[in-house]
Amino acid sequence: MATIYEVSELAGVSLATVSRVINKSGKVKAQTREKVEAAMKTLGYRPNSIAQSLATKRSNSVGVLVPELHGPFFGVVLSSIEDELRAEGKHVIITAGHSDEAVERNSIEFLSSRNCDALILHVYAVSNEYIEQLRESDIPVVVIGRCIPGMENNCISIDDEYGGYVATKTLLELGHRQLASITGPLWKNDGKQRLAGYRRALDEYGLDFNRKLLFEGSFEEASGRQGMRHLLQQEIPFTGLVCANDEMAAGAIKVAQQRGMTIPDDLSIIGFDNMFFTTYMSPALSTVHCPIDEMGRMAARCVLRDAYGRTDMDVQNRFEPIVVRRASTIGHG
Amino acid sequence: MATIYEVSELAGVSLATVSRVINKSGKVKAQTREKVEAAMKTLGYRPNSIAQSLATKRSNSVGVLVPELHGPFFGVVLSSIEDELRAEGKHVIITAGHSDEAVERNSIEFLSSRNCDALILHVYAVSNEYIEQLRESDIPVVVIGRCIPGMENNCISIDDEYGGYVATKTLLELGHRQLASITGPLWKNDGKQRLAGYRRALDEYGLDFNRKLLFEGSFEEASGRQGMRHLLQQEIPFTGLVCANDEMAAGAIKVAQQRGMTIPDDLSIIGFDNMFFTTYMSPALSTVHCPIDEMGRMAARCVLRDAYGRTDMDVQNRFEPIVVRRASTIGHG
DNA sequence: GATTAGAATGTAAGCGCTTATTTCTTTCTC
DNA sequence: GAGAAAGAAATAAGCGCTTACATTCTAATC
Repeated sequence: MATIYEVSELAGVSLATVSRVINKSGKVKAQTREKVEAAMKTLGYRPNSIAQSLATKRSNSVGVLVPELHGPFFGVVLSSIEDELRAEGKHVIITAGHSDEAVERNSIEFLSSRNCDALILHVYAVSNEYIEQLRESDIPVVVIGRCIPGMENNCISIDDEYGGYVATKTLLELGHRQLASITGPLWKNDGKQRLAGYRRALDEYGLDFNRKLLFEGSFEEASGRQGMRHLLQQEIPFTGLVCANDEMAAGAIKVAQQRGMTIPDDLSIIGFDNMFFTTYMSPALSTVHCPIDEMGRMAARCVLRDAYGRTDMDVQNRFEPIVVRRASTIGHG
Repeated sequence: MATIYEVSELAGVSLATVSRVINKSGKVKAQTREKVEAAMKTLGYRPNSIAQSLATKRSNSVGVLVPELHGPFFGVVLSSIEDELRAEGKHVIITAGHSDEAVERNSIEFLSSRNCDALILHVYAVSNEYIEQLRESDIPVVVIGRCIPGMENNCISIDDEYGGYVATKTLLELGHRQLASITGPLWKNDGKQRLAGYRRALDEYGLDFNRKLLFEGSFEEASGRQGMRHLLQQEIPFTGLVCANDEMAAGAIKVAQQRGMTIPDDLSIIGFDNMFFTTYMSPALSTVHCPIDEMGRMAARCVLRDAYGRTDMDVQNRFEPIVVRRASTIGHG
């Protein structure tokens, strides 16, 4: 690979001039610029981004940490992040945190030692304090899926409590009065919030919260199946089921159908997230839409603003979930 | 951030010695090593990977180009790639090619200018020649999902023709004789090959290939729906449908069910890929399993071998798809 | 105790670029 | 056409690290 030095020699100018034409910084006569460009072309020159980074102290890379790379969720946030950042010539380094504190910390370490200009974190296990500390250290951080007090402008989140609330309310408005729920892990913030919303809606309708009709799942499909089995075993009738995400709803439906139940006639089910596959299901799943692609995009803009001085970026930090009614829910009574 | 210089000063040794303890290269007395480590600790020193890269001409980053970041497919290959590479301290830079030649080339350019030590490419539009040329240029390349003659050792692929063949044969063995197919885009290699397998199976059973019972889809769910509508419109009876991927199968099932058909009683359907959501469907989709996580892992190992001299890596280049029978297929006649 | 091989450490020259500073050219004014 | 001001290009000092080579220690040998 040719270096800037060879280019300068061939063009008969100094290093500095070549650098100026590369970066379009400073004044350079049209005539010399052409000479330089010609030289670059004949040499097939491309700037060495590592050397640029060392000299400018900017790596033009942003580190992204998500819980998992596979799975339907994170692909879409990554997708919009990459999209937005790539358009500005930045690149994306990805890592997975697996919702485990040690792994999450390790990943963050890894990304910082890679000289990322900024970090986009979607983490579960690591504490707010750790993140605040990280931020104070030096590097711009934006957090997805969590709203840290005092860092509101660097957090992109959705109102999970409200989501749980409207999901539940949807069933209540359809006339259901006996509800069950399969929640996410209650140590995870979103799991907890969605449940809080569920309970608020019940309260609002003056309904008792029956702990027996609650199952704490893991956000995975298998736990949806397990949850459904558990709920049916209680032998307490219920006509509506609120699941804290779509995968668990899929699992729950599977089990219900295996037991000979018809959805939605025997049981109305609503999920959460509005993953792409919800429309592939039979019946198509009613759910709560989360604009995760938009959230990814906003995270990217946050970075552009905080790490690359793009003050013109306007970013929306808080999102509101909305119900999407499909075939898995039906009126009752 | 402290530099190596400050460490050397605090420890009272030279730069070179510090560098030696960082890289565990060369001899250094236990006693001095401890001094240096202590100094690093009190300064919170972490090597600047950019500077290291510049000096060693290794960025320890590998570029990955996939068609899309969202969608169920590429998440899982990325996941295993990241996993494997991360364990070796390498990081992964991702880009999307969107199955468009210009975008794919642009992404490759982007990644090379980022000084990636190697490239993992899952591309559709770019030609074999382009890739060969790239490879000759300098940088190790591994290709996923395509087998380029002369580059077999750097390609990780699956036998799509065979996959199409066994999928079709599965229906034939179940007694179906009137088959239809929704293919992938025929300009894409996998789309073409899967169709070839379909035709071979028909041949083997002495069945005519009826062009009217073929619909060229796009691998997207919508085109599965569209395909199903098209096929039904032909008013030629068929009892089995082979879809070139699971998403289109999902779309096809949706339409069939909307038209009042029962799957599998009225129509047996088989998909391709064995994406996670196929078990969420009702009925669960029969399909052809592709070990894409394994393929990702192998691609990573290829890189470790070719770019980082890990000669101990054994990699499997070619994979064989296998049929997974679930509820969407049933015997006929 | 002089000699010497080997181990341990230090010196300094890069890696390929940016950029503040300096030097050289133009251009313009009167 | 002299002199000032502005514009263009060159010089050189880093950025933080690695590593070939040189130097100095250490300890073993006679």
